[in-house]
Amino acid sequence: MKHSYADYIPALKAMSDETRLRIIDMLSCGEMCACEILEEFSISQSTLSYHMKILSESGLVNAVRDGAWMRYTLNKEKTDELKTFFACITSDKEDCACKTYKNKRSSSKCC
Amino acid sequence: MKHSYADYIPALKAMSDETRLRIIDMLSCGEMCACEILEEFSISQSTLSYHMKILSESGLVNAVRDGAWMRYTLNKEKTDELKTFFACITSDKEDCACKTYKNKRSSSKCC
DNA sequence: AAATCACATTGACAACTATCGATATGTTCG
DNA sequence: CGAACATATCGATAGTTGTCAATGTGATTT
Repeated sequence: MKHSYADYIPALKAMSDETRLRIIDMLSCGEMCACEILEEFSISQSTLSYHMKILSESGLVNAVRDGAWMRYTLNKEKTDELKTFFACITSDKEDCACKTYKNKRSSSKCC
Repeated sequence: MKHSYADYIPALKAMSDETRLRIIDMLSCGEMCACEILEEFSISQSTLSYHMKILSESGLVNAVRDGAWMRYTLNKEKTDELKTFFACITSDKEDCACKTYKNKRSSSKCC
């Protein structure tokens, strides 16, 4: 399975911020709306909106408008995809790019 | 198991860059030295050194000096830890902070 | 000891990020 | 319709990031 590293960068960037990580955790048990999330932080409403946009655009979080509210849920497909990707790049595998380096290495000494 | 979100930020930040993601993938099949890694990129030596420092300090990568060379390997303990953390914050769980929000919600309407 | 090789550090800089207050947009309710 | 509420966008700003060339440091070789 071919994956492009760049495809995962937005989700990984989205996860590399403590506020957003906490939001992901909050959403792991179910749906929450923006104002509920906001209550748990001491950040401004505009800042939360900024973070929610990053989370939505990364695909990690589904955003659905419900009247005046926004309802957020975790996108399990995306988190599973990310899990798979992470498992893939951190484990030895047959079709891995690094096999090329290994072959190179076996035929010539390091550096 | 209590986890502090902040503990995982350095590793997640380290992973949210395409160059570093490729390096992690390269190391997933085994050890490589800096000059070998450098060959696969069109970046300067100082830039690679900068990235390797971020990867080492995040704990994702072990750096060992071997004479004039630096030998890098993936830290499987750390990647496993990150896998566990990721699984944890993306799945429903008993001791989760979001249970609090749920309780709040069930006793009062949203917002 | 001097030259060379492998890697790290520094200083500079452009690009990006997180944050806020202010303001705009869209929704609901009286 | 107009007020109040929920969220988004804008402009400003301080801090962070990725990059390079130049230089420093430590190891190896001659």
